[in-house]
Parts: sequence; structure tokens; C-alpha cells
Amino acid sequence: MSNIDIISDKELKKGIKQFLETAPDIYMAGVSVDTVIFGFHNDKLKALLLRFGNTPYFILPGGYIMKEESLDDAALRILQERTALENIYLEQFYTSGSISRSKEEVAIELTQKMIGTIPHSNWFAQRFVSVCYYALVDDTKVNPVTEAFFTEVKWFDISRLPKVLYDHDAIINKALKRLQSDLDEKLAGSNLIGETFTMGQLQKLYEAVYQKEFVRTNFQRKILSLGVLERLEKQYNGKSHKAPYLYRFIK
Amino acid sequence: MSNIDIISDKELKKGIKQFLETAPDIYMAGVSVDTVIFGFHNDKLKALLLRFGNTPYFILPGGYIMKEESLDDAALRILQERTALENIYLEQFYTSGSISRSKEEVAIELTQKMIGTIPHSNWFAQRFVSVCYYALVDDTKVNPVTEAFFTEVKWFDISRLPKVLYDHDAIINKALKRLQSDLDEKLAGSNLIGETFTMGQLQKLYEAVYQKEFVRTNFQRKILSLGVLERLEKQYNGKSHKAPYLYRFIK
DNA sequence: GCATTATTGTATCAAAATGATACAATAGGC
DNA sequence: GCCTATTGTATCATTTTGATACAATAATGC
Repeated sequence: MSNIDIISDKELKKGIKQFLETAPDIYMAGVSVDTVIFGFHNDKLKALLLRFGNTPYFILPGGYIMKEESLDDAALRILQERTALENIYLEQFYTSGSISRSKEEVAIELTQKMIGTIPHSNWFAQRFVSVCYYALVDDTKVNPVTEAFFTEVKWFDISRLPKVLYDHDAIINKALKRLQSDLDEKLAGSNLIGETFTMGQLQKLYEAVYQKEFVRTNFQRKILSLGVLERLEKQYNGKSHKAPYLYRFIK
Repeated sequence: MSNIDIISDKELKKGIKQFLETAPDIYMAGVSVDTVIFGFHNDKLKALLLRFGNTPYFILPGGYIMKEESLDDAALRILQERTALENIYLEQFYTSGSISRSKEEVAIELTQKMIGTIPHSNWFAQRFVSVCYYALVDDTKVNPVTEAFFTEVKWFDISRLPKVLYDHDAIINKALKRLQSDLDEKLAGSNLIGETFTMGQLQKLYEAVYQKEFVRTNFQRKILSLGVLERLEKQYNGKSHKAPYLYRFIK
């Protein structure tokens, strides 16, 4: 993992203090954005999570909405800040607004430990509703960026998530279900895989997203019949068997 | 249409003034709920809309979220206030937060005409993000309720909507698309039709939702093969032809 | 009564999609 | 040149879907 700097507590507190002072002038109150960033590596579907301070808990990358910024723009900005990528595939899929969410005890305790007690009236301490987006990124191009509060940015296998705060585990599940239907309808898969790929690689992606296996020959027939793939030259990868063709999604 | 009382301007202004004074203490700032209420009558899919004051413009029923209330609870409360129904089928489907939405000129102009200029700093005048739900109701049980600002509650054929304010037409379209996929996956149809029905009536419902026709015999075969319907006695309706069976969704 | 009519329920084709399996092609290892 | 693992295609059977035919039947009108 690159670009990770663990900031000293003193500096952290200073940074947080400054944020709390300026935030109410810059951001909407009561609404935040959370993002489930999906990537695909080692034949596994992964999500990018942030370590909450120096605790074993992780949360989804998120942020606030500027007063004159649309939700979509805010999500895109937050993602760009976090991944240093342009042109990210984004879908809004859910808005989380239960009360218990705002009263997550672990988060409150940890926040207090790290930066002291926040007055109940503070902008930051009020109730927030979170608009959730998922993003599909080519993990080879992602350059995870940390910030003061979150000291580590890490990819997790979707089936081996760490402890997460708030209702973020439920949100990740909802994101996955939505991704599954979008993979069918919107062919969103092209955003998770490189420009060119073999049929075997594409099948692994589909299996990772749907979390089930497909019969190779039938998968190939089905996906080719959709007419969205273009066949390129063969890929000689030094293995002692027939070389697979490379394919590309037709733009 | 029942329960409709057009309030005099004087009373309206007084009511609005009172609302604006108390709202900031009761409701979350910056977040509202809008609902697309679907009903099915005369073989047509309908949506319930509110007339904006005495103008020709309509909007979706909506409201604000109490400070200690979940989004789902708020949507349910708003629907109950508007339809006087319990146990309403609800699905959250989208959150609208573009900037232009908050700057709808017609709405601002009309609001000013009706209740005067609202200071820019006012709770009501700030930017709002709207969490959208759709609801499925048995229209025969709905008793539409008006309120001060909205002087008429009316069902509109989904394909013959009136002029609507904000981005509410786009929201209605999104709601319909979501309803279409939920009708498949969640068998949400039972919420739009009475307890018992003939196969013909059910087909009309499906045709209204999908906005296309189905071949009668194949529709019947398909829906029966799902195993979700229970066949009841025949319905002798006085027509000079074979009497259809009644069906009911298995609970 | 009995033919007539409109509608409903079921059956039966053909066509398309899917599931399961067989098999030929082939790139490199030995 | 044989062997092996993998890939691409073909070919079955099965299921699903689309289109059509046809029998059943509840009132009507003679």
C-alpha cells in the first residue's frame, strides 16, 4: 500500500479542530456520502475500506456535500480524492437513514478517545443521512490516498470483510446486490477489468460478482451471443496449452 | 374527491408562518422525503399528485423527517397522513440532490406569491436533498387528505401526467422502472390489486405496469407456474360466457 | 330447448434459450 | 513426437417461450 502516512495525534487533533470549524460554512448539514469502491484482483471482488484511526475497525470512504454541489458531483469528488482516478463508473444505490446508525457506540467512543468530546450541538455531532454510491475501478490504476482520521486504506475480499462500523456491512451487501443486477443490464463489468482480457478472466469476474460458478462452455456461448465483445489476437502467455483469444468490450 | 377544503389565503399564510417557526425544532434540516403513490384503477396505473396552491402545477406528496425518526418511518408517516392507510408497501428507490432542483423558478415564484418572500437564511429556503419512496396502495381504501399548501389531491394516469414541478417527472419515471423490476422479483403486485381477482384482471395490472401487452394464454401459464397463486371458486358475473376463476396470492 | 356469442382454461405445436457433455485444436513441456 | 492443460466449438437433451388451436361454459335470444 502506498501513500500512507500515519499522522501523530497532535497533528490529527489540530486537523480535526480546523475541519470542525470550517465545515459548517462549506458543507451541507445532515447529509453525507458513502462509497463502496469495488475492484477486481486475483480473481476476487474487493472493496476499499479505511481504517478508523488506529483501531481494528474499518469504514467506507465517505465525505460531505458542498453547499452548491450535486450529490453525484460530491460522490465523484470524494472518489477522486480517495483514488486519484478520473472518469469513475458510479451508481447511487441506497440512502441510509436509520437512527441507530447515528448512535454507533464504538464510533462515538473512538472519536472521543481520539479528539475529545464533541459538544452535542456541534455540526459534526448531529444526525446524518448517508447517500450511498458504489464505484467500479480498475484496481491497477488506483492510488489509495489516506487522510488524517483514517490511517490505512486497504482492499478487502468481499467475502472476508473486517469489522466495520455503523451499518456499513449491510450497505456493502446492498451494493453487491445492485452490482449484480447492473452487471446484467448495464454491462458494468467493463469497468472492473482491463481493456483486453481472455474469456477465462471475464468468467472469473462474473463468478466473483455473482459468487457462484458458471459452466465454461455455456458462459462463453452466452456472453458472445450478447454481441458486446470484440475478438482480438491470440494471447501467447507461455503456458503449454492452446492460447486463448483476447477480447475487448465494444465501445 | 373527498376531504378537500380550500383554505382562504389569510388562513394559509398564518398556517405557513406557524410551520416555518416550529419546523426547525421538529425536523431535520436539508433532507426531505418524496413519495410516488401508485394505485391501479380502470385497468390503468395511476399516481397520486398534489396541486400546488391554486396553480395548474402538481407535485409529489412529501414531507420532512423528524429529528429522531428513521427515513423509512418518515416515509410511512407521510403516507399515512396523506392516504389514511396502515401497512403500506414501501420501497426507497432514489435520492434526488441536484442543485437545479432547489432552484426551481416556478416553485419559488409561486411560493412568493402565496406566502411572500422567505428570507434566504430561512430553514425552508435552504437546499434540500430528497429521499424518494414509492408506495403501492389499494386505491379503493385510500382517502386522500389535503393540507394547507396543497389544495387538491388527484390520481393521474401514469401516461397522462399534468405539469409537475421540480424534477418530479423524472422521479416518477424512475419509480415506475423500479416498480417494474420489483413486480418480477418481489411479486409486489399483490399490493395493487384486491384480495381476490380474475386472471384477466391480474393481466391488466401487469400490462399497466409494464406498459405493454401480453399474450393471454402464455401470461396465464407463466404466472401459474410461479406457484404463488391460489385458485378459489368461480366468479359468476352475469356475463354470457364461461365464468373465470378467482385467484388469490398465497401469503 | 338449442344454437349463438364472448370469454376462459388447457393443449399443442415450433422456436429459442439453457444445461450437460463430447471432442477437436493447440502451445509448450518433456 | 507424445503428453498435458486449456480453449473453442459442436451437439445432444431439457426447459422456457411464442404462437395457435380448441374445448368448455355462462348467459342470450329464438
